[in-house]
Formats: sequence, C-alpha cells, structure tokens
Amino acid sequence: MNVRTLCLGVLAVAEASGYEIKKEIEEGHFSHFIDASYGSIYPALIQLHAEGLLTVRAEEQTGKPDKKVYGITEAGRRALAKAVSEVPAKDKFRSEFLFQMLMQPLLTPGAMLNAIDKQLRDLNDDLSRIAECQRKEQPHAGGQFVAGYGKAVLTAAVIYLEQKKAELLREAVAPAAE
Amino acid sequence: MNVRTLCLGVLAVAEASGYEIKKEIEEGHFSHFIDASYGSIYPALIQLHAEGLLTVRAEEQTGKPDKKVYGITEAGRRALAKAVSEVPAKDKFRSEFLFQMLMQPLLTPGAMLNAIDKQLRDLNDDLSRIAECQRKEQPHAGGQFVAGYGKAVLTAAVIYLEQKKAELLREAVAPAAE
DNA sequence: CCTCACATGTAATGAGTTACATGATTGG
DNA sequence: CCAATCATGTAACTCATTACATGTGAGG
Repeated sequence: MNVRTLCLGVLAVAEASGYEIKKEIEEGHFSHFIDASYGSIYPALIQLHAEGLLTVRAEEQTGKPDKKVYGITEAGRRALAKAVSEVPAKDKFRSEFLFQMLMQPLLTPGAMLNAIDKQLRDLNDDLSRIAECQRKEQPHAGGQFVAGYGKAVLTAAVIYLEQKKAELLREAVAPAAE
Repeated sequence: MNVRTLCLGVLAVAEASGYEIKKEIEEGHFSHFIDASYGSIYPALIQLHAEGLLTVRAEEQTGKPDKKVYGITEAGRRALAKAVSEVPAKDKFRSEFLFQMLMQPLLTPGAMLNAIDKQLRDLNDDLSRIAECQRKEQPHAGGQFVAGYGKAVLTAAVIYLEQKKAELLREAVAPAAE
C-alpha cells in the first residue's frame, strides 16, 4: 500500500493533521510495520484533497502553529475500501539484520553480538509500543488482531535471538578456557 | 542494504551470472526477506565491475545462451565487509497484510478469511523454501542462523493466524444459529 | 505450436527519502 | 541559550520496478 492509502486509513479512524498522521504511524498500531516521511505525507494529503477524498479545516492554535485538520469524505471511504480489498503483493520482511547475519564470516564475533543486541533492543521497543497502544486505546477489532500478530512474531524473534546470543557467549568462553 | 551490496553478498559465496543471482535471491536463504529484479541486478553488476569490485568471464554454453559469470575481487570483499559492518536502519516488517487487517471494518468476513488464507499460504511457502534450503545445502553458520530465525518467526505467525481463523469461523457459525 | 526456462540488457516511470526552508514556544 | 516539539511545505535525488527488446532450445 502507498502513502495515499495509508493516510486514508489513518483518517478513516479520526481526523488529523499531517503532523498527527506521522505521529500515529510512528507510535500507533502501524509503527512496527510501516514508515512514512513528511515529504510523502504532505503531498499525498494535498493531492487527496484536490481529488475530493478529503476535507480540510484550518485550526488556529495559541502558542503553536496553526494546523490543517483533514477528514475523510464518503468518496474517500470508498477509495480506501477499494484499495484495501485488492489482493496485496506477498509480504517480505526486508531485513537488514538478517542480511548482516547471513554474512557472518565477514563479521567479528563482537560485531555479531552488537548487531544481535541492537536487534533485540529494536524488537523490545516494538513490543513496548504495542503494549502501550493496547493500554491507552479502547481496542477495536483490527487493532487487536494486528497487536496480537505483532506480539506473537516479535516475541518469537526475541526468544530465538536470546537463545542464539547465549550460545555465542558460551562458545566465546569455551575455546578460551582450553 | 541495496542491490549492489546484495550482489556482492551472493558472489562472496560463489561466482554466478546475473540470472543465477536472481534465482539465488528467489530460492535461497534470501528468499523470505529480500527481493530484486533484473532491472536492478544487471546495471549493478556492470557498475560493480567497472569499479573493479567484480571480475567477469564469458561462458559459452551449448543449447543455452552464453552467460557472463561474475566473481568477487579482494576490493569487492573489502567493500562488502565495510557495508555489512555498518549499523543498519531499524527493520520494519512492511506488511500489506497487517494493513489490510487493521482496516477490518471495511472488509467483509469472507474477504477477511480470504486474506488470512492467502497469508497462511505465503507463510507456508516460505517455510517450505527454508526447509528445502537446509535440506540441499551443507549448512554454513550464517545460513543456519537465518533459517532458524525465519522458521521461528514464520511459525509463530502461522500459529497465530490459524488460531484467529478458527475463532472467526466459530463466530460466523454461532450468530447464525441464534 | 506454444510456452517455459535460459540469458542479458535498456528506458520510462514511479514512489519514496533526504535535505532544505521557515518559524513560534517551552523547558532544561 | 539551546534543544526539542509543534507545524507545513518544496525540490533534488535515490533507488528500484515495470515494461520493452531480443534470442535459443526443449518439452508438452
């Protein structure tokens, strides 16, 4: 799915400004599987509005810059429903980390452990963010589903990595003792 | 990582033609987390060769078109080692499927089940491909690690989805019986 | 006969990121 | 005073995909 559809998806739940959409993608239910920058969000919103799929309202704020609050129109909802019901391409995990691990002989054991630790931190960050989402929002069906999926997958990864890390540490100590 | 680094990574294990690199990415240890098309592989190989990171050798074949077999040079290995040791950006799962699931209210129950079934097929395909890799190759450390990670994560996803699918089917029957 | 597997490449196009540009207010 | 948060937008650029272009041989 592209940034257009993503914006429609966020706005289908509640109206928001471009800035707030970015925050939602970073911290909400999308955070562990989607990314988008302002450089793609703002142009998408302008375009979607021009096509009549969104409404805009300027909101003045004291102490903060004014913001443009976007809302979805009926045509927007139809466009979103259409996009969502299309059969998507197959998911890929596109993991930089796994590529690194595949190139193990090129890495020092220390670099390996660093990479694994970083991955563990990243995975645990995602898990906390999911927990946080579930804590503060009244759970709707889609959010529950995605949170559960994310938890299951990320937890499996954490368990595997922790086990492998322990193995590596044991191996690093054992030959030194000989 | 980009296609350049990916090609270097494949060639670090064994020499290959552009066509064979693509096959390796589709069917080998990369298959469940990376993608690349000929339109990016061939230009990358030409470029890498011009930079002295690869060697080329034209191989004549009877019954098949000639092929250009690329091999990695020492400079190529250094470039790969450098790229691999750089700290990568955080992994994202970039899942079209999860986006679809997040938009549940827009989907009919039938469409939901179809999407879940498709995802299950895709995940199981990946699992078989990993099993196949492990069966036919003598396992090197990186491959083992990545295969294990893939298995753990994909299996967790399959289990979660199968459970959710069963729940949905029960719900679909229960209200009809009232 | 037609399609698939083998094999290489280019050009048009698309979709996004990064960097730039601007500016107010709050908290350490 | 400096950094961070809030807030919007544009332009240059990167990177890759898709479609096009071409050709052989084997098998159903």
